[in-house]
Amino acid sequence: MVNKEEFRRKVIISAGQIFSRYGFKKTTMDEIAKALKMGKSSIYYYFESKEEIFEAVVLHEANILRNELTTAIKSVESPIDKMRNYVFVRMKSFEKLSNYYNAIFDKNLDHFDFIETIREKYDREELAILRLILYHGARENIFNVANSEYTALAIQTTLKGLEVPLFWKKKEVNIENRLNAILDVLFNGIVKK
Amino acid sequence: MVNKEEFRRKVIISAGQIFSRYGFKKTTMDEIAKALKMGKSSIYYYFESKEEIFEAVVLHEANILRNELTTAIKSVESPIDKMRNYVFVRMKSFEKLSNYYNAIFDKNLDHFDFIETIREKYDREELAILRLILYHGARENIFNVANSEYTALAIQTTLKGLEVPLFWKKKEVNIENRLNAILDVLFNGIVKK
DNA sequence: CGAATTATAGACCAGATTATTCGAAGATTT
DNA sequence: AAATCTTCGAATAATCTGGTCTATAATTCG
Repeated sequence: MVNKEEFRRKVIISAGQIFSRYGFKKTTMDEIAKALKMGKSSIYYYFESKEEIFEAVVLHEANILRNELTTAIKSVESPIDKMRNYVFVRMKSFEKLSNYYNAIFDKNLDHFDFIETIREKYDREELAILRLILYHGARENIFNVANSEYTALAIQTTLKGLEVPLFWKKKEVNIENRLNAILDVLFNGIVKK
Repeated sequence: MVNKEEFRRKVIISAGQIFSRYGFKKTTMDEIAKALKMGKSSIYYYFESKEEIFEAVVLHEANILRNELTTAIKSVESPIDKMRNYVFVRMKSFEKLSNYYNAIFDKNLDHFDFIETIREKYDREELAILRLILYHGARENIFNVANSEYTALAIQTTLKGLEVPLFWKKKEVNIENRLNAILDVLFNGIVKK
């Protein structure tokens, strides 16, 4: 292998697919190795443990999400569309990611501190983005926001509420519809009449 | 429990969801039990073994598929639509079922004779349905079929060819598009000009 | 009621699975 | 050809898991 980093990337991509499908516990090192057409033990030359791979995967996925979100809000002009895009992309991605979480809550596995770290960092980033969208909306006289910080927090709380049914993975939840309803309420309470 | 059969049904439904998600091997008795909010050992009061549950699930799912298929072709009049509906429902269902198969090919597990039995019976049924659609199409002067038996076989072979990528579970396959292409070829080679 | 039965679940077990280690041996570089 | 990098098969210790057994709760029924 010319480049060690390059190979790590391959492992992360490949393992990521398997983790997202089966979760942490049900994914075996053998499967990851087979997917890479390698001997199981070879992987330990690049990663310390299964957990380290998982950590790298989650980190990687979080970065992808961040990129998707910024692209989504850059792709449109109006604050309303920005907000709508942001919320939609966020929830769609989360649906994909929910397997990882599901994986973590699997049993004991409390010792995944890094997840909490990522989560906190991500929460702060999200708040900043939401505030920015709100701020610009207010600037352009489209939103009517008294305090962008608290409003952003309120929106974030709502989105987290929507995540819950994804955790418990009840297939019947129609996220799309609920999202639209929430956006509707949000805008009609926020848009200047 | 008032009715033993009733409870077996519940197990089949619940276990079916888990099997279809994780496959035979990755699904544990504990999970099935938890999903039913029961102790693992209680399930053995109703089923001999994990395999017996799996067998019941596959059987149950096969029946559902049969029903969906007959409904799908009854819901439309023209032979072309019947054929199109049949093919679509079949492939869509198969996508869902592919996990079961995937489960079986997992490793050794050759001893699932009953799968082969179901498969053979199902193949015969499918051929009969295809022949009927073709026959009626020819009757109504919409299809131009020399020998409905061989034509039905040809169609069945094509559909099986489409199943293969589902087995190897390459997410990128766009079954929908390939199906449309195949149907297009099929009809334009079959419909009277 | 109370004996017979139907259900349920916890403790347990033997065998299978699995993450991880280690040393030996291919490759590749120097 | 020595030194280093990379791969892997075999071995292992810990954990998991399908299945059993027994005690006991719930229900039926005489």
